[in-house]
Amino acid sequence: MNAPLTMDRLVALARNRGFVYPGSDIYGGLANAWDYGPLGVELKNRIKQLWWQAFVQRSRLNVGVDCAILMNPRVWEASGHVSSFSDPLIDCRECRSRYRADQLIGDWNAEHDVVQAVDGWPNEALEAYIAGHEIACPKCGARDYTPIRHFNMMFRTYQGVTEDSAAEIYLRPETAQGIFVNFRNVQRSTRRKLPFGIAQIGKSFRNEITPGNFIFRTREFEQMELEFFCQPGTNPAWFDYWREFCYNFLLALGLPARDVRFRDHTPEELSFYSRATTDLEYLFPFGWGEVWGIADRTDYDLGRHIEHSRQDLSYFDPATNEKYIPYVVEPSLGADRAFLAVLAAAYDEETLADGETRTVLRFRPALAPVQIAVLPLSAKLSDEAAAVADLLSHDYSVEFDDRQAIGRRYRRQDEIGTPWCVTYDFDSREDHCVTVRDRDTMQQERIPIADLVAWFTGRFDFDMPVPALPTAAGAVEDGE
RNA sequence: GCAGGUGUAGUUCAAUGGUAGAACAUCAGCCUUCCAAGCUGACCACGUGGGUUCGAUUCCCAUCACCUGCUCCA
Repeated sequence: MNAPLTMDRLVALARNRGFVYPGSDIYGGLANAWDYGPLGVELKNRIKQLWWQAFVQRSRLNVGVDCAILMNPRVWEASGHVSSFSDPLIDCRECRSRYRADQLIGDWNAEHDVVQAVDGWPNEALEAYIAGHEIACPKCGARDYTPIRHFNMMFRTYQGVTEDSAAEIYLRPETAQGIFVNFRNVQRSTRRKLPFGIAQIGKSFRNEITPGNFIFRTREFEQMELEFFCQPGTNPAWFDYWREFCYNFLLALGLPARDVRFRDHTPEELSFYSRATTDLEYLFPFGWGEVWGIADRTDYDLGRHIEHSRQDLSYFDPATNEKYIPYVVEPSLGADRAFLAVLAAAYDEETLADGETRTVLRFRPALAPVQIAVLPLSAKLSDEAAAVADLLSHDYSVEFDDRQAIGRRYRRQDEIGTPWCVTYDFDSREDHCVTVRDRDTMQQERIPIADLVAWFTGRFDFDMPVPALPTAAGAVEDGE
């Protein structure tokens, strides 16, 4: 192997080849905003399609929705985002360090063996506590703080023409709530019995204090979420099921098993609503980072919406004649993070026999933005080669390129991860065959043009092992 | 938001108080015809705004943007 991949090189390749550009580029950019280019949108779309295929089309358990980004602000009160999706920030006037007030107190308490939870305290109480206990700045020792300011991570905007608080609404910070508020609609209109899931792909917005690492953490991002509703008590079995399902999906995307790991949240770091959470992490060039969060949310979300909307969102189970609030298992994946992981995993710099290095993106064929490149050996063969490209472009995304030397064109295709190059040469006129070059081995195979379509059939398929359905506790209804 | 750093072709780097040069890349032509070949040519840059100066890409100030770190990450 060569030197480890750095983010710099990955970003450079992404820009250079048209996967991802800096947002608002000609105006000097906008921090941490990125635009997907021609190849990037293909790759991202394929990831999303494969996810949809695995979680919705091929699954008898799940259905899909596509909900509005703008929602009634009461949704975010119910979900807890208005009150707890914000942090009480406090600055030391002396050394200008910034802290979360509750953490500052928590650390001080731990150090002085004081047991005192301050979660949910109002600002005044936090400020009073800090002042009363003479908690000093851990960095410089000063006790001169600014007042607490709240930083809510939801983007705010106004609906309608007046900018008063009555018209203030939020851009959704997660796609999940659109699913929860539609639980009853979907359950009724599709006549679903539990267990079943509702999937959604869509943009979410969070005003992160510290975005960074290319497209890993941005303020606008795309989520692929499943909310899986099940009978209370069956949730641990379903949690395990989706855990394994998601892991299999990541490996099927081409992430090597050695670079993927589970990380269970410790009790302290668990969100207040969650019984258990596991992250699936990938070893990015900058270190391990969360790609997928799988959370057992119990009945928290539906319960909150029942409380706030005063609508009955409980489920009547005809099998047991019981009425209950479904429990929810939520596997939630970042599309942009999946994209970054796939790109990083595919990136390879290979040293050839002649000492030259070759940059190759070793995408799984099902993910490759360009599936087949058709290249005439010489520009004199362009017309005949173009006919071959037309033949294939009916079924595949094909790039035709007749410029410059053939070797250079192969390398260009390697660098964007095209799995196969079809080359029309001077013999092709006589024998009506072309060569098919394999991206990874660089080996060529001579194939009759008439057999080309058949030769490619099945080579772009996507397969992943699906775990056995949980059988415990009557978890699965068969024969849907 | 704070601290530090950086701004010159698409990229990586030069030089200079008298408005910039190369390599690679890109494009075109010739040649070649299976793995980034060669030759010729073309295109393309001093982030923005002030100040000092006869003259600023160069010095000063401001601003903007980006990078790194910290706080944060449902």
